[in-house]
Amino acid sequence: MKLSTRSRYGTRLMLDLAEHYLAGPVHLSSVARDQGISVKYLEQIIIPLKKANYVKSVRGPKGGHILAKPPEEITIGEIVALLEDGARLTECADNPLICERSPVCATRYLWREAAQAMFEKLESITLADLVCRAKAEADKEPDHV
Amino acid sequence: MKLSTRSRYGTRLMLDLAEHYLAGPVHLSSVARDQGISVKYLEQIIIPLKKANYVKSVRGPKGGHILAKPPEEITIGEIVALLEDGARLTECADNPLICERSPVCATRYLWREAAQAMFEKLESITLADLVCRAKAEADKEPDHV
DNA sequence: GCTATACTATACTTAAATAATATAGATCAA
DNA sequence: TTGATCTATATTATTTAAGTATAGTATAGC
Repeated sequence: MKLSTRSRYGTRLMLDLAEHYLAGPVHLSSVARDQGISVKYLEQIIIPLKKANYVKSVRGPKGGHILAKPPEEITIGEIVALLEDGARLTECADNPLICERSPVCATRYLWREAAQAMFEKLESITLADLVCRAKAEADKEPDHV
Repeated sequence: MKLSTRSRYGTRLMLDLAEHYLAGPVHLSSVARDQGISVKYLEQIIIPLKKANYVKSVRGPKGGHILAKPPEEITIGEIVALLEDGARLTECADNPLICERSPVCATRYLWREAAQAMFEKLESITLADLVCRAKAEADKEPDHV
């Protein structure tokens, strides 16, 4: 039940785009450098984010990727739900038919409640919040002492 | 980020033991039958539960497994944390040293908060609560119409 | 003490998902 | 029209999950 690199890297990618939102499109190669993730893998992760209209791309020289809406309007919960397989911890959560025990399964509700608690938390935090936090982190821990 | 069968089956195993708590030890073979899980796999899952003293075993004829303490004193959160790899969603949550980015990583806290929200929920529910729920489920959905 | 019944420990196998890389191609601003 | 950039698809390697098999060890009760 660990978070996959897909949603962890995806969140860092979105954070990076959020930090550069006002400055315009960012190359994935620059995100790759900053975040220590391969360009190829980022290209793969960004696809669903574009399809879901969180990110748009600008082609040609001076192109790159940019958030499709302001960082205030995108929550971490949305990103994680998109990159993991929905806002849930089990298949049966929204699709009881996949398991014949669903009608009498007391544990099924547990997993729904746990997922709900977790995603409510993540949905309460926006990319803009995260940018603030990152800034605070950077101030606390300067590169040079 | 799906829950593994390990913690899902483990929870159902514990629920089964809780339901029979007053009646004495239960054979894993009977749990296996009731829950539709192989005995061999249950034997594997029960090991950490015994080591952590949630379950004790009675050997010999008429033996089996029984909760080491009343269902009221065991929470689902404890079970899941034991069978998954701790009450967390990422390695870095309690062990920042495994990732060099930890000191400047704004996302690390996200995953800690999400895990906390989730496990707080699960820790608020005991096996006794789950037994009640299961009973209510069974009443709602009778075998024969 | 014997023995059937049960739990215990470890090793192995298979299948699936994750994580990443590679190749070839399509777009479009300048 | 060129070259920087994004796009799509295929492939591979690694890890983890899930389950099975084998060979035990312990003990209650006769």
